[in-house]
Amino acid sequence: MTQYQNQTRMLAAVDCIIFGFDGESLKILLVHRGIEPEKGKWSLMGGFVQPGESPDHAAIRILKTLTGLEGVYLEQLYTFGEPERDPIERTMSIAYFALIDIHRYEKQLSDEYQPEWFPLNKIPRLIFDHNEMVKMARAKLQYKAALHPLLFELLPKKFTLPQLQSLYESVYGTSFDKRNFSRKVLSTNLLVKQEDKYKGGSKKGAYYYKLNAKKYKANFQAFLNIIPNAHLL
Amino acid sequence: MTQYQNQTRMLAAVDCIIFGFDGESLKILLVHRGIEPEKGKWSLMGGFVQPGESPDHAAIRILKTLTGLEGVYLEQLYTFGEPERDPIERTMSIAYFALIDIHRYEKQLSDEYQPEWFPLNKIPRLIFDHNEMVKMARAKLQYKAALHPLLFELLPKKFTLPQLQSLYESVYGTSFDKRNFSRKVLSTNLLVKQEDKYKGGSKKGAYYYKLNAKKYKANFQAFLNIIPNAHLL
DNA sequence: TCAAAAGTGTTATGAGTACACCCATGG
DNA sequence: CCATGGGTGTACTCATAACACTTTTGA
Repeated sequence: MTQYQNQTRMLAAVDCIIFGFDGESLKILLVHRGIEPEKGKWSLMGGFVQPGESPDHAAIRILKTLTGLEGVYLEQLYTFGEPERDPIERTMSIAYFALIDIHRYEKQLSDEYQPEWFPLNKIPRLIFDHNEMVKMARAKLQYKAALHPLLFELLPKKFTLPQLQSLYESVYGTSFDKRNFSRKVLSTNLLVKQEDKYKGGSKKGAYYYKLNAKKYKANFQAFLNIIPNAHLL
Repeated sequence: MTQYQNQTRMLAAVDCIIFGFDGESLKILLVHRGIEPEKGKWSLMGGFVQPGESPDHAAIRILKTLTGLEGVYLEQLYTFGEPERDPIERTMSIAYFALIDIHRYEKQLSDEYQPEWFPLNKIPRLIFDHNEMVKMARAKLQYKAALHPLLFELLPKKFTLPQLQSLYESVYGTSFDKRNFSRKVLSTNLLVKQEDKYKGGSKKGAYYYKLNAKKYKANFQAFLNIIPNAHLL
């Protein structure tokens, strides 16, 4: 026996919701779709899963193609499989979300797709069910970042507390008390204060911090409570 | 254009991790696989996604076939797509986990598969990557039940606080202080005390409770904190 | 009357939250 | 010297967690 009989084969695609933070707002990276149908319309970056390739590998490959980045945070989000979601042919899409340091992103790599960053409140109409994917990715990011130290993946290796707070405020669309915020963040002992300061944001300058990589990996599963009133989300 | 060219089509399956609680321990329902390869070996209940059917619908259909139950709690868990996971032919499996009231389960429906309930610490060797699926389902159940009022789905409509506590203790493999447990559970206002008692567990009898269905639906997203020290999980 | 499970209250500790002033510096 | 953003401490409230005795009733 070499095959299962009388079953339907279908395509498997991967689509990536790529988050970045530029210091102002949380953004996602969209591309112009390269193939028909809907060629040229705004779309998530995606591609078909290849023979011999797992969905995880496909997501890593696609991310590398578009951004030039490897080793970034990548997590399977959800599999979208409505029969008519792609009008051409039945296609399952396994959606992944990625968190990248936007400053490491290499625009020149991906001229083919004319990618652009869009703030989350200005996402255009996307093809197929991609808007739904974005919505779900955002909800999951909010959910997960309230419990785990996830958002560091969006920042450079050295960052300041005001930058970190501004990132959390972007993700949750509110503002936090900076005294409580810094106390909570520092109480995790995940951050190591550096000697030098970032002077771009103010005259006084703000101390840089780095992640304590060991504790970060060990404590990733630990529940945090950075977000006040997370139960009201 | 009616097809995408030069791409690999593959099979899409759904596998269900079905949890039940019999008052003693948390169990999952396994079947004897009905087709080659590995026919007769222990397996999760599953099947191929049919044309015109979404993965969600496939999961609902499969669950109905095996248990006779409809309207049960069902959630997409993860998509497993390693190229060699099924030796016969490339198959993506979209895993779902289900929570059912084990007493509503109708054994006679499913003689074909000779299903059996296995406690989680006695899961046999399963086909393909199904052991990994079970492990992930269990972790997700623990994770999610610490934050959301999920485990009620495993109990009958009327249940007692000792039953509920025993369920939580099974899921987390520890014991809780019953005073703190009942205070926390009741403080959610999700439970409505009934007039009658369940006399099976003791001479004194324990009051039945029912879920307040409205609040349950409205508050499902609300974070609970039933599990002491959930951050240490 | 006794064994076995159900039910209930208090206290101490720690976490969360609200809130306001001083500091450093470049212009 | 002053405007701007960075950095810090305190007090109150509430949730958590530890802990033990009384109640009920069938056998």
